[in-house]
Amino acid sequence: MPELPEVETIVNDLKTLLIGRRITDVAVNWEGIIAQPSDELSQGRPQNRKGRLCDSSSSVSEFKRRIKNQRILDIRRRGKYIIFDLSRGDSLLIHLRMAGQLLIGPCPTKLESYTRLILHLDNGQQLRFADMRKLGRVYLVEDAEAIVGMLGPEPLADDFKLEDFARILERRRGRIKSLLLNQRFIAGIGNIYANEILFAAGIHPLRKADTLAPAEIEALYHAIRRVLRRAIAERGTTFDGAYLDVRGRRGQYQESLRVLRREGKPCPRCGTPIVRIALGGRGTYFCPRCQE
DNA sequence: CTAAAATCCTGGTGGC
DNA sequence: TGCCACCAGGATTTTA
Repeated sequence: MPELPEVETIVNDLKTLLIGRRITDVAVNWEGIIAQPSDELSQGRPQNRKGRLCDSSSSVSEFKRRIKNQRILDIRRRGKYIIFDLSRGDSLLIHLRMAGQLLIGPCPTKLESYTRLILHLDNGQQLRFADMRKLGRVYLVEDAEAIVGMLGPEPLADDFKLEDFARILERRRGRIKSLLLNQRFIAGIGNIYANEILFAAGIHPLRKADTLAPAEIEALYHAIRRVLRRAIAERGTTFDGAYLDVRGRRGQYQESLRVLRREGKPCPRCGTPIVRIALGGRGTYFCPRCQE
């Protein structure tokens, strides 16, 4: 499941491969991959997805028309979004969600039928967006901030200091794990790294944010940065082949996981069996002795 | 305000 | 062997 470290790895690879390339053509194999302007950002108005059938074809042709012949000026990451800045000043954003994969080069046969979007490039290469579960989306917008503007701070930014973390934590009273998963609170952390970060910090996932002592806030801040940096160095976490980089290679951080999907196995620090609970429908793993 | 459930999705798995 | 419930979880929206 691509989170910050996986998306960072993808973006770094794409940069060396695609910056300066011109998009010569677009193939949309499944129209739902293209986010409608009202899909996100809509303030409360319920959108029925079936209702888009009436105007989806025009949106798709509009999408193709706008993107064709644009050059890729830059590729960057914001939270879990991949942002392509294009030559006419607009941006293409890709969110992989649960199962999305970006691939350059030969397509593994397994992914062929799941390819939802193909960008053809002026050097003959293709960038393919495969997504078995159809949860991923692409956005073509005048200003990327329209999509990523509501995200919380980047945890690895140089100017994201302990004081900044302590400040956004003020007056937050929810459970700390839910907060780490909230992209408006802090950007880029998903279920894998939320579990590992809380273990590294020695904090119980159900702790309320406003009960954290200053020393715990500091431990959490450093755990966030340490775990994410290490995971980037390991090129992300691959479970069941779910995440692969743009060349189809696996990450290595699964070897470093301490609690995730280790229910009943001994805590690597104290030997107590790891406990699994459900929090908001998500698997939540922790050591009942090391995390209080 | 927080929190849980529903929604979108499909492949894999375990029970019967 | 087949059928079914359920799990995996990112993000948003709805409901309590």
